[in-house]
Amino acid sequence: MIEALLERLNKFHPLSAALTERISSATKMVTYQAGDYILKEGQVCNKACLVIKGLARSYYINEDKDITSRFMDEGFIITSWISYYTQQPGNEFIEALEETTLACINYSDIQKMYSDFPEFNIVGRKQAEYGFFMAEQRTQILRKHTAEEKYKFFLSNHPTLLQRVALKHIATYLGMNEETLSRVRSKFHRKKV
Amino acid sequence: MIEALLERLNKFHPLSAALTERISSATKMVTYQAGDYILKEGQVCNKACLVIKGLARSYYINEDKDITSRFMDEGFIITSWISYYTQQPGNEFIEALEETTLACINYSDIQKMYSDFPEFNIVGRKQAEYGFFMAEQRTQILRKHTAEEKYKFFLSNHPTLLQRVALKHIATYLGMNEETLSRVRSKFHRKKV
DNA sequence: TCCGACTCTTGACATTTGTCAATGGGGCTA
DNA sequence: TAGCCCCATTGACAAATGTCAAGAGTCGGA
Repeated sequence: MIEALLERLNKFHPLSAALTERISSATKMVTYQAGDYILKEGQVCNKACLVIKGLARSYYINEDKDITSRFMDEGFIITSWISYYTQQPGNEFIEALEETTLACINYSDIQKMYSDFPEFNIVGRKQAEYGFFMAEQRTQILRKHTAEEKYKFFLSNHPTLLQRVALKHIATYLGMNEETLSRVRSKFHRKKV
Repeated sequence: MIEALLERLNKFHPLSAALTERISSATKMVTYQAGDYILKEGQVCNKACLVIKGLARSYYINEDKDITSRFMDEGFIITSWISYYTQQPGNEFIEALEETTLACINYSDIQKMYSDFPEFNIVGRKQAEYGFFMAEQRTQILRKHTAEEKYKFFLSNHPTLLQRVALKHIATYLGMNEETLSRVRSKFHRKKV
């Protein structure tokens, strides 16, 4: 299973044998059941994990409401970015939505790899650039004005998630409430027929 | 003026003398007048620039509407991230709002520095992480439901920008229209008195 | 100085979205 | 199977926001 992680990192930059060995020994495989917490609010996010199999969502609480911030399925990196970056307690929860297997490396191990293997910074840089790229895309969805535009954008960007995620979570991800999403969907699908 | 750039990068990671020299020779200072375009839609963003003095905004066109995506003032890095990262033509315009002086390095020079000076990847990684962090914050504003919440969030995050930016641009940045922002402001300021 | 362009504000009204409440269906367990 | 919980949908109504139009203020150029 670690092969999936190595392959992913290799795509960013070819890994030397020594670095490959180091990554392999630092990586811990963890499996969460649907409903388990991978991270809770108030904790420092001290790891970064590749999703090998399964699906998770991150969310935060704003005025008693649960707001979904990201969905992370196979091939995505799970981390609570603000907390990971600052190493301060964050406001995000991360929850497994399905049985989810992760390949995880500790923050401190990652930092040691950065200093012991300078080329690992290339991998880290490219991963951060990619994450930034995705964050920009998420932001563009939310500046769209109507609920229908947002839903269409979601459909085209995440065609498979619709089947796997509760609609109420998609609604908060898109910055609208559950009923509005439901109405958009029924209107939208009537149109198509 | 290049000192400001070197100081900024030094904060991410101490730069060797050789790297400092290389950065200095690769950096070009450019000054734009208010209203000038730093980048246009359809161009590949082939540079990254530190704002030494001034203010710029990036925006894109969505259904004939001009949507502001970021404001970049002193100390911020200007680049059209998606286009820079993919090296494909992007959909963003970047426009100087005031007379703006930039310290710019070409994409290809940056890539050469990554390979010639491995430790420069540390700088690049930290810069990308920081950019990611900022993007997450921008996204959280937009998931707030009411216009007033968004405006208050903007005020607390960007207290100085209000004086320097046209309100219509702040409105599109917050995903609302100009009139709504105007009403929120008059209601909000009445409350405070 | 005057004019025009632009920005911001305000009003009236239409549309969209949120809120609250009720309903039905699916899946789970006793 | 019955009962329960959770999810999604729908209706009625309230609240927020968008649209269109008008007008006041500012600034710069002719």
